[in-house]
Amino acid sequence: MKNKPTIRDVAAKAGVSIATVSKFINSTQRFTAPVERKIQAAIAELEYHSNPLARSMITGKTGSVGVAILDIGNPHFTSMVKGANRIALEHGYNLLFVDTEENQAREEELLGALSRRVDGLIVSSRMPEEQMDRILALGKPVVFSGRLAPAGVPSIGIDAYAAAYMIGELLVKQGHRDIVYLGFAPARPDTERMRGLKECLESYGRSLTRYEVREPTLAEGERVCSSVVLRKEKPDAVVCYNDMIAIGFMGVAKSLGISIPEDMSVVGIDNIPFGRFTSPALTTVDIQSERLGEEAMRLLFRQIAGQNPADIGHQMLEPRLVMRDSTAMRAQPLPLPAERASRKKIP
Amino acid sequence: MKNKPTIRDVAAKAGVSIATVSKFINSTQRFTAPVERKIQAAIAELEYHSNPLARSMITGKTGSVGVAILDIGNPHFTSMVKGANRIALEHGYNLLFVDTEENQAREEELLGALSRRVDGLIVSSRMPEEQMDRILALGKPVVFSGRLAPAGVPSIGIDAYAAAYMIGELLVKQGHRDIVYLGFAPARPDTERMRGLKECLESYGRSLTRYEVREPTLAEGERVCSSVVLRKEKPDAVVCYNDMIAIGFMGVAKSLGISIPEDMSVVGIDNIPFGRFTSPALTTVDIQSERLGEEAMRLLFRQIAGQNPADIGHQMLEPRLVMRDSTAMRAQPLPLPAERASRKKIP
DNA sequence: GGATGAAAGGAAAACGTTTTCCGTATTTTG
DNA sequence: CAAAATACGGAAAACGTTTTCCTTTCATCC
Repeated sequence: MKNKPTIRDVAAKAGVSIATVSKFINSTQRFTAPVERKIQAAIAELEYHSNPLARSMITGKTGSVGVAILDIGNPHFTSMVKGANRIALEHGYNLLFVDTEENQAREEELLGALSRRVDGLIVSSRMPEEQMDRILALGKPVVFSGRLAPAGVPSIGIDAYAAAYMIGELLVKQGHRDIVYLGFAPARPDTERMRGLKECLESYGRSLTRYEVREPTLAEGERVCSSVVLRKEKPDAVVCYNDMIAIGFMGVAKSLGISIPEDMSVVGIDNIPFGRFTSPALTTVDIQSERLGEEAMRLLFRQIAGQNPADIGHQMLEPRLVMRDSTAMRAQPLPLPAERASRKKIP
Repeated sequence: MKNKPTIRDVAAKAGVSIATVSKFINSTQRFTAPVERKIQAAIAELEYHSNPLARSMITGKTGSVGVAILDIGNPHFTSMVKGANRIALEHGYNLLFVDTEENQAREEELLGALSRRVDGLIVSSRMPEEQMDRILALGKPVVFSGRLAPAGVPSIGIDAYAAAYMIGELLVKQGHRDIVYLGFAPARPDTERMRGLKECLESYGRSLTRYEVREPTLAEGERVCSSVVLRKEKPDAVVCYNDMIAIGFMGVAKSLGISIPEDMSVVGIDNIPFGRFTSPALTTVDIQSERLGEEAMRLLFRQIAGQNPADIGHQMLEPRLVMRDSTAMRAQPLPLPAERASRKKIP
């Protein structure tokens, strides 16, 4: 009784061949009523469940998909996984999960091992082009999420440029002049976000200074805060690479006696659920994290179903500004162009 | 070139038998230098990686472990998964992930399917005793997390009674008299938390009223807030089943003109990272979520390594009070016993 | 009512490994 | 130096399925 019943046991008990049982289970052939009844009875009595590993061996399908993310502790990725999981479930697939913990070296090894256990992969992590190629060489369907993939490889992302641009426009409209961007260069969307912000602000003649964060986390937002706040010319507004940084930043800014948004506006990106509950509530840009996971998974299943990856291409989700209370109008009138010219600018 | 190389290809290229290659890979036998060199060369040239499914078939080990949780959107579970993932990785195992999304019906089906793909399971979800038995009947090592398991089955949890009791003591010490507990009955630890709080408060003659929440989420904390705040006698303090509820609660309390902690103290349980960044910062009880995942996984691997489940038993993590700013001393002196007797109490 | 075709069920190969058992070559031992 | 022990390498079975042919049975058609 200890050992799991096999298809052989079922066949014996039902008095048919294992081929018959297999075909019955997969309903790949019709059978006479008595045969069906006997098989069904045997299956029920033995509580037989087919061994998915053995099936995988022959069919080449595993019934699992893998999702590789950077840090499940970041709510953006949490939401993404949640979305991906939902769609996977709908298709009857399991989710294998890789949290690379920002560990580049380990990641490739993990993905390599994983790739044999899954029918496809969603990769949502930083990695150099060449590593992407090696992932593709694994021969499994892949969707890159949160970044553009090489030509012919499906990918899905948010329009990071637009997201940053709309932040820029908000800040300009509110009269901010001296703006700091807390960037995180290793992250893929960082470049586009920086570019969107810069192009927007420059076109209005506003100043942009970049600070660098070592990780996109609460702790780093806290750490970097004092250097930003204590610099000679305190900025009007701080745009953060993501909400985590922004929330950390606001926390210590408050303790440094800075009042947000009166003294300084802060805006994040991601729209994580907790942004509504900080004080002040965080102005941010919604990047549809959960939907990102869903759509990535849909793209993956289209490939698994046989669609040519090259026909799928890149999909782009639209960001949406979420105005809350961490940004406010600057009371002071804009300075004259002459005065502005003397201000430090990024080239 | 399209097809993955098999051990047979390696054997052919190296001019040895497949048995030799297998033994070399698993280093289950020594070989002469030239043979080793040839095999290594062949493996390198073909970029051979052994097929884990085929291996699993014969060894009976899958190299994966499963974790079933209720809602990855809840940071407590996120941390738990993170801890579990780390230990799994250390053992060279993959994590298969089931988010039951509070869906009882689906859960058993999912776990049943999953159980054939993993070497063990961590189950951290509500489920009736009989369903636990069915999970155990799957014949895989199981660790129940966040709750007590049937005798002889390893489990790990936090001392929920103690956690609630220390909240009670804090509130008493701070002079709170009329206390509300926002409970979530379907959750396993709820009973113990309620009991700890009740016994503590009763022993000091304080009043406890229970409100019920429909889900342990931010949204439900928000929803329930008005009924609590607007009741005839506004409570001195609100204890929430978890931090999510507490944060949601504080959000709308503020908008209803309640000032926390001056008008009302609020305390949560879980110590999620964002509790530090609400305003006021949330007083809570740390239940070591990440460590919970780690220890659960360690318990699981002890079983996988062959240790008798009955020798492992139940492990209990100690909670720790985290004092922040959402609780404060009540200014008013305690009322006389005579007055207290007239106040509503839970029997 | 015999030829024709379809339908139902089975035998056996295949999937890619690990592992047991066995034979041979090499070393160690007395 | 012969005998015994050890080290090395291979043949084949096994894991639990699916799938590809076959064979047999049965209904259908003129």
